[in-house]
Amino acid sequence: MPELPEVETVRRGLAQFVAGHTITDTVVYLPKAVRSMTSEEFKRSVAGQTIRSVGRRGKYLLIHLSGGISLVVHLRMTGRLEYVPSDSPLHPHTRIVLHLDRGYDLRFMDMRTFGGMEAVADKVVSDHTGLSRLGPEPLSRDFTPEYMMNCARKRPGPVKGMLLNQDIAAGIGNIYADESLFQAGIHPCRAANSLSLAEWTSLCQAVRSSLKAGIRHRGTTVQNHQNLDGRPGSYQQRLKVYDRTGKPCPRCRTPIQKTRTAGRGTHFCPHCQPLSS
DNA sequence: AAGAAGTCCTGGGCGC
DNA sequence: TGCGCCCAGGACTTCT
Repeated sequence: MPELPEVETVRRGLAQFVAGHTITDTVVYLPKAVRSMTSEEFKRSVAGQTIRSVGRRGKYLLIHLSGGISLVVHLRMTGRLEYVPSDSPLHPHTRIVLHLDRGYDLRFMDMRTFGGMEAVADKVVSDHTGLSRLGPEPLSRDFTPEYMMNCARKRPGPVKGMLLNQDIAAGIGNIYADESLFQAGIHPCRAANSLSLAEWTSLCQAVRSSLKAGIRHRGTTVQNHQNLDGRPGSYQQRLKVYDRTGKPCPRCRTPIQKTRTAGRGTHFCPHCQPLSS
C-alpha cells in the first residue's frame, strides 16, 4: 500500500525517465480509472502534451504537463506505474496507457481498481477535492510537535487515527503509522489529547525518521507494490512491528500484538508501548 | 465536529 | 485437492 516513501520513490523514477517525453496517444482500458471526467475528455486533455516535471503532495503524484495541465494520480492500494517499451506485453491489470514518443509507454496498472488519475488545470489544482484538504508534509518545517499537539486538543480518539488522517498530515499510512508509534514508544490506542509535548516531539521525530528510512530503501514492498522499474523496495526487511504479529519485539522480545484501531490492523509491542504512561 | 462504520475491489491464505 | 469465506486498507460518504 503505497504511502509517502513509496510514492516519493515512484516520483523520482518518473522524473528520471518520463520528463521530456510527449504523450502521443492514450488508451483507457478501465473508464472508472479516469476520475471526474470521461475517457474522451481525458484523452483530449493530455494529447500532444509534454511531461515537464513530476511532483508529489502526500500520497498524490502530480505529473506536470505543458499547456498548464497536470495529471493527478493516486495509486491507492495496488496501483503501479510502469515505464516500458511500447511493444512490451500488456499486463492484465493495465487500466490506462499513455503512449509516449520515442517508443515508450507510461502504464497505470491496478489490481483492485481503487486508484485512478485525472487531468486538472494547474490553476485549479489547489482546489482539487483530495489535495485541498491535505495537512502539511511530515518532512516539512510545518510538521512540528506544537502543531500536532494543537490538532490533538479536541481529539480523544486513538492517536493512530490522527496519524492516518490526511487532513492533519499528508502521506502517513498504516505501515509507517505503526512503525513510528513503536519507535516513539507510544501505544496506538492512546487518546490523542493525552500525549504530552515531549511525547509529540518523540512521535514527530519518529514519523520523520521512519519516512526518511523508507525513502532511503526505496519503499516497502508488501503484496504487489513495485517501483517504476518493476523492482521492489526493501524497507519491509526493516519493519519492527508491522505484519509481525506474534514475533518477538526487536527491543525486548515480547511477542508483537495485533489489534484493530481506526478501522486498520494495528501492530504494537505491549511492553515498549504501554497504554498508561 | 470527531470518529465510527460502510463502500469499493481482488487475490492470497486459511479452514473444513 | 478444492471450495468458499474472510482479510488486506486509502479515501470518500454516511451516520451518530
